[in-house]
Amino acid sequence: MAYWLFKSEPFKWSWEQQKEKGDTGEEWDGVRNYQARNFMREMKIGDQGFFYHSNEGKEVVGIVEVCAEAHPDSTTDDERWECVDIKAVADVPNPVSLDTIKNDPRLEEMVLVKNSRLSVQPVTEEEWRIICDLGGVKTP
DNA sequence: GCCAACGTTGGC
DNA sequence: GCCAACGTTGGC
Repeated sequence: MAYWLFKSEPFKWSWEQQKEKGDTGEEWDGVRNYQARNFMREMKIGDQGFFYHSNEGKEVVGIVEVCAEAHPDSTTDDERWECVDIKAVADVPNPVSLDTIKNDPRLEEMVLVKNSRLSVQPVTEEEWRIICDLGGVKTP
């Protein structure tokens, strides 16, 4: 099981919109970055991810799950770009802000801190646990 | 709204 | 294959 972080500007695609899609999920399309695409290719069904609001909010607001592995991005004819489908799983009761993450020495190595521009990122199991803890997410 | 950091493009 | 110019992202 791997962990990821999906970043989106709420104006473009928000957590609320993601939740409306329910269990069907929705394509995480529009990614035009090789690094991000490569991470999506590594994803497996059932992988968990954080949903992060950039620009507005700048906080982890939800938990998502990969429900379809990488396939061609339907928003372009360009064969280079692929995407996965993700579905909303749970809210983060206490959204974890970028500020909180930056101020926690245990999280200073996070990609979110070191390479803030990457829109799809890997998250380590330890980082996952810490952020779930900070956010009040109940983990089994 | 500004600007730093990063990625991509294209001329050589 | 290098690097300058340009475009985009995202924090502030």
